[in-house]
Amino acid sequence: MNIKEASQQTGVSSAAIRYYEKEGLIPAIDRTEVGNRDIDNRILRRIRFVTQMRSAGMSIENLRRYIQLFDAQEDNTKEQRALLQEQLAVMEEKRDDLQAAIDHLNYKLAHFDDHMASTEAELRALEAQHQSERDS
Amino acid sequence: MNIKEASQQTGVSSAAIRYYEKEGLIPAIDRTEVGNRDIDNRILRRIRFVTQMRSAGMSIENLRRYIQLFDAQEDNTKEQRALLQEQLAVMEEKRDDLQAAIDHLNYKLAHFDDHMASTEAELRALEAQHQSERDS
DNA sequence: CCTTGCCTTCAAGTGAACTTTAAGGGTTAC
DNA sequence: GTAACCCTTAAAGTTCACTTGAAGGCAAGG
Repeated sequence: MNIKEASQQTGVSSAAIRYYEKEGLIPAIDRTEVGNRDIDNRILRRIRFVTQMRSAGMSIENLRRYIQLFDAQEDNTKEQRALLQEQLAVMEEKRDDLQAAIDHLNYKLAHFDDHMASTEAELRALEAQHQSERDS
Repeated sequence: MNIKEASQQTGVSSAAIRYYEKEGLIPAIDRTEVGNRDIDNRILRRIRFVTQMRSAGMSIENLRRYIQLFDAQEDNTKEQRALLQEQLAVMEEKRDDLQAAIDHLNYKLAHFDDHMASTEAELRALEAQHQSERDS
């Protein structure tokens, strides 16, 4: 499959696929006899994985470190494990922030039809709610 | 409280606080007689809220739209409700991507001490797992 | 043979979200 | 009075993650 088709299948631009390859986020792609990229399902899966992680907010730099670790043939060291755990902690915090924001929005939507003069009262109520969740 | 103290309390730089005010992400801040910002707890809460949403991946632009809606004194329209729901959908997708990535990492960590030549086998296993979650 | 449409590399450009710099003002401490 | 810190605005600079442009190659169609 050429890069155009890969782009259509993944929703990632051709230029971005080339960029991801250059940055080491996806493996080096095989070439045809004339030098064009020939993309297989393995690469497609990798592109989708990168998209997912990027959408989840992981930086290119951290993603590269993570993927190099994941691809490593050598023995896994304590250092590598620490990197994974560090990434995990960052992502869990992000997820929790996101969940809090989602709660916020859901609360707003639930009370959307009420007349509500006081935005501040709502904010305080939500904060109290999140606080008590954290306390428990 | 002056901007420096607010910066220390929130972990947001003074320049970023000014930027957020200029962009309408936090309300206009009261000034002292000489024109310096005088930041109260209400503003502090707003700064923390912005930080949380930004960390969760919401853009300045969407955050501004959301906050203006939230602060609106006027009647809430269908359009406003639609905006909230749109934001909610974006954030839920982000959260789910994040959760999938966290699962990925946890799987990797759980199998860290195993010898594992095949990274690809892992990727396939995870994808199958997520697929079955989606199917269920 | 030349246009269309794919591809290539490399370099420069872009938009978002800040950060840094410049130029200046007010208040307290020596 | 001048140095040390705080503050102000406006504008320019920086970083990230791409996007766009330039210049060219290969293959099919009219």
